[in-house]
Amino acid sequence: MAANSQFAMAVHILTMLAQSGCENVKSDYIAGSVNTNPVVIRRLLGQLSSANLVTSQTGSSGGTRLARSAENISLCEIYKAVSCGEVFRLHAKSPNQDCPIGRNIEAVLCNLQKEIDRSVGEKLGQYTLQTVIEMMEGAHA
Amino acid sequence: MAANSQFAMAVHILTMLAQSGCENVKSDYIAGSVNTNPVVIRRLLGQLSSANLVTSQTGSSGGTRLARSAENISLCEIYKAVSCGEVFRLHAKSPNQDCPIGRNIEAVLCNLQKEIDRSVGEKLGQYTLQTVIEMMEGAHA
DNA sequence: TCATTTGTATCAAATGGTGTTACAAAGAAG
DNA sequence: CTTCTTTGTAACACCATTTGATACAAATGA
Repeated sequence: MAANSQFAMAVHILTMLAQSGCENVKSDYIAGSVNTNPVVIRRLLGQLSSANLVTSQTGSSGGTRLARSAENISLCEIYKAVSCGEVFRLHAKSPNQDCPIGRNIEAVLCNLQKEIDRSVGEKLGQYTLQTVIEMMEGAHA
Repeated sequence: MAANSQFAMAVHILTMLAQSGCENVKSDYIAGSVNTNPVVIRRLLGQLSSANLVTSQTGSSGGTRLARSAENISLCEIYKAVSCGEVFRLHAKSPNQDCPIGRNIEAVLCNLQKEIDRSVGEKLGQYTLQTVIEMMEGAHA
C-alpha cells in the first residue's frame, strides 16, 4: 500500500510532451529525464492514453504526443487518470458490527472521504498543464 | 493518497473515547470494536497522545481518555497526528538534473503539494470530533 | 524485409502497513 | 510490599503494492 508517485511522474511526462509540441516523443527519452525505466513510462502513458490525454504510435518514427493542448488538460484529469483518488483509506478490516460505533463509523468516514476527495479534485481543477509550465518558467529566473 | 488507514482508525478510536466521557478506556476494548490487535490501537494512541489529543495511564484501572472535549478536537488535528500529510508523493528517485524539465519540475510539484495539503487541512478543519458523533447519530435514524 | 517502438506479461527487489508475541515500566489494590 | 493489570515499545513475520527490469509480440515506417 505504498503511496505512489505516479501523479508526480505523470505531470513530469506530460510537461515534456507539451514542450515537444506535436512531435512524437519516445519513452526512452522521457525515461532519461524522469530517471527511471522506459517500461515504467510506458505503463503510465498507457493510463494517460486511456484517459485520452495522449496518443501513441508504434513503429520507427513512433512515440507519444499530447492529445490536446496544455491549456485544456487540467491537473484534476491527470490525477484521476493515474490515482485511485482517495486522500485517506478506510478501515482495512471491517469494524465490529456488534458495536454501535463500529457499525456506523464506516458510513460516516466514507461520506467524509468523498467530500475531501471532491475538494481535492476542485483544487487540482484550478490548474492546467499550462499552469505548471508557466510555474517552471517562473522558477528559471 | 495516504497508504494507510490510520486516520480512519484514529477517528474511530477517538469517537469511542468521546462516548466514554472521562472514564478510562482500555486498548483491548477499543481493539474489539476496531477489529484489530490491541497493540495496533496502542501505537495509534501513542501518536494521538504526542499530539495532546488523549492522555493515558498505566496500571490496573488505567486506559485512555480524551485530553479535551470532542468539540475542541478538529479532524485536521487528527489527520496531522497520524498521517504524513501528503496527498500525493513526489518522485521516488530524483529526476535527471541535466534536463531543464527534470531540474525544475520537483520544486513546482513540491509547491503544488503544499498547496493541496493546505487545502485538505482547511477542509478537515471544518469538522470536529463532535461533528462526527452527530453524523453517526444522524445515521442511526 | 528489416529496424524501431509501443504495449504488455512476468518476475525480482524494495518499501511500508498490519498483526502478533514478548516484556519492561508504571500504577492500583490488597 | 507483593501482585495483578495495563500501557509503551521493541522485534519479527506476513502481506500488498510500487518500482525496476527483462522479454517478446504486434504495429509501423523505411
